[in-house]
Amino acid sequence: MEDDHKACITSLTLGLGIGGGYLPKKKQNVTMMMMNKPNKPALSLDLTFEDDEAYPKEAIDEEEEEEVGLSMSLNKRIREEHNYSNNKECRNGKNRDSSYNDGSNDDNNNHNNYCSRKKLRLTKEQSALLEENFKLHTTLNQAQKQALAKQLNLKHRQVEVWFQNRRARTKLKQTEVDCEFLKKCCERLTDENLRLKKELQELRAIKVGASPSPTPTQPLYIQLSKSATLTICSSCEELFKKTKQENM
DNA sequence: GGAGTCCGATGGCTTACCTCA
DNA sequence: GTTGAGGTAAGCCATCGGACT
Repeated sequence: MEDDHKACITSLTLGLGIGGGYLPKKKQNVTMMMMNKPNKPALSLDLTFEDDEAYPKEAIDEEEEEEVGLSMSLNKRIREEHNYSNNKECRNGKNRDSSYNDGSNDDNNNHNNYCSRKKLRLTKEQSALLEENFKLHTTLNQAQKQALAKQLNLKHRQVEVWFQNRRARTKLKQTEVDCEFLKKCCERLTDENLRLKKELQELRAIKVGASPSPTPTQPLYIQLSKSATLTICSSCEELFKKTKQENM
């Protein structure tokens, strides 16, 4: 009986592979293996019937939080160590594009003075064209960036940054959508879990009440299969069929 | 005018790729 | 031909901070 019960312990994990950090597509799988980092989902839901102690949730959460906390505090520490101050010093970017802040764009209503961090606001037309291009390609090559920059009367680096931010924010939005979806899944599965538990209890009650009781060697699924109105979920049904075949 | 949000910009980090000894 | 070191480019992430609501 105990074994039969254990066979019914159900756990469900939904994983969402988001936020694993950047890895170029080509080497993604290989690198993951080399780094010994399985593609750990950033968000996972775990539903179990009774065996929750096997996977203490707190342990996982603490691990995740520690990781995030470490990377965040490291960035801050580096910044503090180098005493970065936007007011005190001019940050000219990453020396990738020395022409970035050459001031040649000042007649474009942008007045890009990066030392005082005067913020560029893209015009509606510029934004629209960038959006249009983003729909076609979420990443651009050098030539495309140059061409678009020229077309928009912006710096190549500004187009690059816009695409970078756009990708990041699209990803964030998608994560939120996925998270919402998974929440709903979780709710549905919790309901289903509850329903199945109830059903199991009812079936147990029937079994206890039934006389004569089935032979103890008879597994529960065989006993249950005699129940004419039994409803089971598809995954249980698969398992049920498989086990039945194995026992034939 | 203070709080919240948006978004352009930045520095750090990682990886791929190339060159050269 | 192979290998390891060093340099560079490009992308992502976390964060900042000005502008706007």
